[in-house]
Amino acid sequence: MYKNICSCDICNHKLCTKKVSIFSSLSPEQLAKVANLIIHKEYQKGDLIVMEGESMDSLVIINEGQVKAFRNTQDGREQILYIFSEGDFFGERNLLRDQASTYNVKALEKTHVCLIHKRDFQVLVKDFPDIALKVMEELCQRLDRLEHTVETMGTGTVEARVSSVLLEFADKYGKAHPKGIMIELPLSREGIAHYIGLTRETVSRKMSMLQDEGILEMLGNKKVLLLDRAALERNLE
Amino acid sequence: MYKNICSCDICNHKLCTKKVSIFSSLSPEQLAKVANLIIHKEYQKGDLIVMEGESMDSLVIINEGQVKAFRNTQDGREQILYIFSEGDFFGERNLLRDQASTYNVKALEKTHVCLIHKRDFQVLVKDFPDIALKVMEELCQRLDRLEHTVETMGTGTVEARVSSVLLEFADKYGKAHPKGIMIELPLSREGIAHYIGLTRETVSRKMSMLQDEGILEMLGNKKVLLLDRAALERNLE
DNA sequence: CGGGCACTTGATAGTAATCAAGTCCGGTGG
DNA sequence: CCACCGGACTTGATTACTATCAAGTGCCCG
Repeated sequence: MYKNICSCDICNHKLCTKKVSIFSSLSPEQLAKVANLIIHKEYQKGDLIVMEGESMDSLVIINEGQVKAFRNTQDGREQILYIFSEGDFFGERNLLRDQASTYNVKALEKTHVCLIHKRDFQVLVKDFPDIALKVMEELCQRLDRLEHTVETMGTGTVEARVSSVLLEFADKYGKAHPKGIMIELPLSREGIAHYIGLTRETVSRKMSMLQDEGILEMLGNKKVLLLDRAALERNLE
Repeated sequence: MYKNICSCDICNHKLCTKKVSIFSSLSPEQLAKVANLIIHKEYQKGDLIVMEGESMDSLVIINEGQVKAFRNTQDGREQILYIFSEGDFFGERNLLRDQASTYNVKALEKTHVCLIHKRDFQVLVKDFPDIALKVMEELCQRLDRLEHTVETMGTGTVEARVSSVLLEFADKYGKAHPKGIMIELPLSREGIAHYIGLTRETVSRKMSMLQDEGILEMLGNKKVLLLDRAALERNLE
């Protein structure tokens, strides 16, 4: 944790820029210059960071914490599109094109973000074209993930959807553990349901089933110990 | 139709580059230079143009015709991700990143494509950075569409899915008609089903329902006359 | 330790997939 | 031009599964 080293603004700034792949091609001096452009902001769990339809004036980088990007249908249902964590960023599309946000973003926990103003970002992109390539790289990864999601939602069984999201969380948030992979879930059962288009009851039931099959072990509501990763992968088809 | 004007290779080349938004920032002379890099190819209905996992060495631009991009699950189910028509292109992601194709592409009808080789494309992107921005623009549009698809598949009813795809086709392929909008369907019932994650029977039933409600009229299997666009839009939620 | 909220589990109902006939369209050949 | 043939589409009956409705249970935090 950087806080153990130095918690002054300068260090925070620098580390913030280092966490993000889009700046990875910059030299330390250039990074320092970028750091000067950054504004910090903190949100509490449940705070709405951006609202759908709102026009954004900054690129938002997650420095610490987690957020969900989602849309609401008129009848109140929610569809989660992305979960952004430390090092992820959003709002880039609203800066590149001049367009309002197409989704809401809400903090899932206490979250520290770094903001780069539109005009600064556009200058950066011009000065360092590699940044555009990195942004493109990130857009491609999101396309890959969404294509995979569409495939799973279109052709997959409910088991496949639940297995798929658990594997995604295992890769992103999992930590080695003597008995398997320990996963700290970023979402509640209901949140998971809204991520894969199911109801909380169905998610509950399928996870209980996976536990009965010895594939995983639920530790309270927020942790899952994945015992048999291969079995989940077999569920994908 | 350009064929009525001139069908020589030069003209075809030029028109091919003009149809594509990614080259829209180039001057006529620059376009002519690009045209010289282009290789033409023709596919018949049903031909597989690219296979999932195959590594591509070219950007593919549709000059005439239509193709579908799709994935197959192990149990044989198909999920259509994109339908590309005249002026659309694909393969850009495999050139920017060095990665195999993540989907199959098959001609839906006789299709004429223009190819630009990887090395040529990479030089072009370097010489004309605006091309990268245009590609990014296109990636953003695909993200928008996929996000919309995920939302519809996750929270929408079956009526909403069918209505959504019909509206998409109306916008893309619809032509004004005294009684409404005439749509030439790019896909069979089964194709539509694979596009929105349903079975052909369900698509059939829902379309018959829409006809009974006076919202549309089916003219043979390949044409639909949309009589009440607003009603379809109301179905979205 | 207690209260509230999230989660689990159970029963029921609604809906789409599946299975199974038919019907229609479009193309081909006489 | 018409008759025929095959593939795509439609329609119906049944089954399977998940959403919904409804109680409980348990975790977490004050």
